[in-house]
Amino acid sequence: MSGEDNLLRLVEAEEPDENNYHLQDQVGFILRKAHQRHVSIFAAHIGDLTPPQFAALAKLYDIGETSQNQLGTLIAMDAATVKGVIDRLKARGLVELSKHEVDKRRLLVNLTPEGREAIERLIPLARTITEETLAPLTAKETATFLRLLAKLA
Amino acid sequence: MSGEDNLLRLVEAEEPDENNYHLQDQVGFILRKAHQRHVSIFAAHIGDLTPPQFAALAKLYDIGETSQNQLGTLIAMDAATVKGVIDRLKARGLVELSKHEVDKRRLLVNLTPEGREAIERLIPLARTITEETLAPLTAKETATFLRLLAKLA
DNA sequence: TTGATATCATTTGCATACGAATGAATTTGC
DNA sequence: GCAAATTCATTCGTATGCAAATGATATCAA
Repeated sequence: MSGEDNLLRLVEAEEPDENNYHLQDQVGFILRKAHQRHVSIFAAHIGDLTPPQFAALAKLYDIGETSQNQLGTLIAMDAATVKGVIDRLKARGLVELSKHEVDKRRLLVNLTPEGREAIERLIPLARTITEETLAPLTAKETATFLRLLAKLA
Repeated sequence: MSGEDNLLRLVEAEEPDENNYHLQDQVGFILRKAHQRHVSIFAAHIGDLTPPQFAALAKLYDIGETSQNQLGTLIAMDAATVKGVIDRLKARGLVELSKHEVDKRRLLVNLTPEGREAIERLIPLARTITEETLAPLTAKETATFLRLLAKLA
């Protein structure tokens, strides 16, 4: 049927060595699957927060108050995306917003005490999530993988 | 300010060696950024199709007609997601749907001639996208990276 | 100083992504 | 052979993710 058609077309076209395109070998596809697996592991350990929400809290915990836009840059989210994430964290009382005194364009974001409590409680779980995500690799492989992944990111 | 507070809390709590949690070192965060970069490269080369849409077409081209559900399994999308992707491909005339004669639950998906044309035209671009995504790595690093990434996916 | 640019935030529209619930059809297990 | 469990597809709700357009403010440059 369709498979035979494909083979026929292949022979007719005399395509080069690596003729067949296999989706499952493409870096983009595997990257997407690896990311999916990580998100799934994350959800299994931290059910009431998404990875982007966690990233926002963790970064605020790390650097303290900053503008929404700057936060977005630091956690690799565009302005529209970060707004949604911060809106939801604000609705749950984990962050609070205020206006920048000097630059009236800026919206400052900071952890509330509840947000600080939450992130302090969650960071140990996040370490577990990282471990579980990397569990299929040996320690040496993990180091290599993270080095190469960082080059691509 | 907040940074000093963090330092203080750290000293008070006498946390172990790896005390600070750095988001930018976590595998999940870097994975997300690497994926983002790939999608961006994809969009720069193939503007009128998303990676999931391309994946659906490429898989149909590879294996021929199959059920929507089976296709979802093969391209790592849940039922709800694959439905949306197929709906949009159908609306553009790139795939066609039919009912399975025997198993009335199944919805068969196949490429249209236009869909076949499209995917044949796009596969060379996809190879370029893969190359560009992996460009920061040497050939040896690429091989290592893909091997380890596959273990995680 | 003022006109052009740039930055910050918001909004809209579209496209994944997935959990949960539902309904139809099939398969299993006894 | 029939009830229970499973499979396939759909729908709903929520949450990223990004392009593009808009408005407000700030900065730059002639």
